[in-house]
Amino acid sequence: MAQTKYTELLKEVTDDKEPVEGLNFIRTIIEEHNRTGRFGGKVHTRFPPEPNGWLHIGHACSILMNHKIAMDYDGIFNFRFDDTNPITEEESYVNAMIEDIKWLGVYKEYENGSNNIFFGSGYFDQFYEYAEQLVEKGLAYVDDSSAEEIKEQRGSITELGTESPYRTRTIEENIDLFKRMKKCEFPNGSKVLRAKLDMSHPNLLMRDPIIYRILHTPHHNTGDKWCIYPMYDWAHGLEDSIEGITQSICTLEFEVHRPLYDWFLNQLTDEEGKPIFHPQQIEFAKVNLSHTVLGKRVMIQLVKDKHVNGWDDPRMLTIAGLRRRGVTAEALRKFMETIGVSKRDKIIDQSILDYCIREDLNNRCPRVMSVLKPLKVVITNYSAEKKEELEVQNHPTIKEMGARKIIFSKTLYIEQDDFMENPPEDYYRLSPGEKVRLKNAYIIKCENVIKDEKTGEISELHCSYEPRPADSASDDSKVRGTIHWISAENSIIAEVRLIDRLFLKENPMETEEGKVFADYINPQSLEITEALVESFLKDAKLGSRFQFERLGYFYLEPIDSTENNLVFNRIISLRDSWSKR
RNA sequence: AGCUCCGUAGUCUAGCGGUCAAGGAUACGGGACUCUGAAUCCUGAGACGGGUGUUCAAAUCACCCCGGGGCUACCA
Repeated sequence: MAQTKYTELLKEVTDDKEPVEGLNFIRTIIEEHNRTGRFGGKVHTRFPPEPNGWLHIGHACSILMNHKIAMDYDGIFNFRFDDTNPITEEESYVNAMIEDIKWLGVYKEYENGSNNIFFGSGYFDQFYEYAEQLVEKGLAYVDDSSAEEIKEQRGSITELGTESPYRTRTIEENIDLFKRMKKCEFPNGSKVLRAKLDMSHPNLLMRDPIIYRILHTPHHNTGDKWCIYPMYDWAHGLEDSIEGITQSICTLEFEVHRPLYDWFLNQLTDEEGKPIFHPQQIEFAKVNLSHTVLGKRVMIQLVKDKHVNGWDDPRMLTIAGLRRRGVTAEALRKFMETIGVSKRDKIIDQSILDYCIREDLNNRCPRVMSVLKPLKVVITNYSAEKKEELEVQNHPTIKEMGARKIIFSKTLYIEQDDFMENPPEDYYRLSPGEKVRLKNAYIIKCENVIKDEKTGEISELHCSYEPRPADSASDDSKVRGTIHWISAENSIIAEVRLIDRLFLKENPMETEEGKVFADYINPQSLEITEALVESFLKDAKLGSRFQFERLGYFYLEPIDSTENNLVFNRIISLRDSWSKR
């Protein structure tokens, strides 16, 4: 488990300066920065989403990674809203994202009352001043060209660009025009501020990129104060610089933006004429997962077309969906560390996520018994009046989780799948004439199978039980199978939502002729059913998690559960090496 | 096509010229153990995209080829 040894490894690094194994490429770069003293040994990371959608598991990995890197180096992590486009952004997304990062455990309040949540819009004044500086230096100009004309001027990947006719305006004229842009004297689209770079640069982004555009639109944070708004490339590096970000970690598609990021920062100076703080942008490959979709547009479609019940549907791999399903932030952290980070395009198999979720839940969930598809069992040699309380451990190995009492009586229910009339050789649950152990209770033997006269379906089983304690060491009737059960007296009915992966196809976006991604939706991704659960669960705390023995891990859903209708989400099934055969 | 990034088992990742007939995780096969066909523990099979060169020595360096991604929004 190389990934978990970072802290140890890092200690070694600071002592002797030899390169270390097991560091991902980002940490290797950071080590190099620290070695050369580029940032004075400081590490300050950030995650800068635009508040125009929902955060998903890929974002979660990035957030958690940025956070962990900062923490491992005794550094700082900022969460920053990159809110420079008032047209697409909404306050509701801001609030949803804040909820997500609090749940992830990366929100921090400082002693002076501030916290680690920032807004790009908080720096609008500074952005403007820097832009004026660029104009004064003759490095930016106001362009009256239309959007179409600018597009035309930009050329293409095979054609060089052409210079705008407004490119040669004097500095004085540009300053005047830019100030008037700020004062809202011009309509939308009539003017932009452009950097004066190189219209024949092979990187299209360097062909006089737009810095400011006119948008007479109120902003969720700054209200009506501005009618010019900065473009991403202008704002982003400045935000990082202002906050003192050392490593600005982003996804691969921003790789081509790095030259621009660097160029802007290299042109600007502070009051003393010194270059402003210059973070290092580092790009990594975003996380893709098998059997799901994470693209914003595609997820929107799932919601709009009602394939799922909203953004926080537990089948969605949004942070809200994962949280509602019952997955813990700790499991996501484990997942992030397990998959690592690189620059290769990847589709991570969802079984790796499943594993991380199970591993996390295994040690934190008490066991209970529940029967999803009940089959009635009558114990023929047990008195109808008799009831027995049996004490059972809540966890097979963690004794601290304590014990509880369950009731054994004449009428019981077992899982339909745990009985087969004509079983294959290697089936070791219950079948006619065979014995099976009831978990935490007695061994029973199937004496008789009762069927519905009309339908021929099995309606109940008549079994005898062996009245000695089932855990008796002298038990020579060695039975191979142990199944779960619940007695009528000890059970209540609850709603159970069996959640499965949303798509049957590994990569739903790779569609076959004439199909769309939605055609690959798993029709059984959500199965709602009633189940018998141990009656003490009616007093369980909402939001608690349990392992229903042999079935999976379940989450007492806090939003939809009511006093008379408990709702349990199956977070993840147990690993099952039997049904795969 | 131009620029650019990437290519290690089914999947994810380590590797920084010899200690690599390539390590770990997951998935998969076999077995042990077990009052969860879980967990745990053994164990097996499985990869350097291809070529040429540099070198005593190449997964690691160079070049070429092949394959994949990104870039032509007044989005981020």
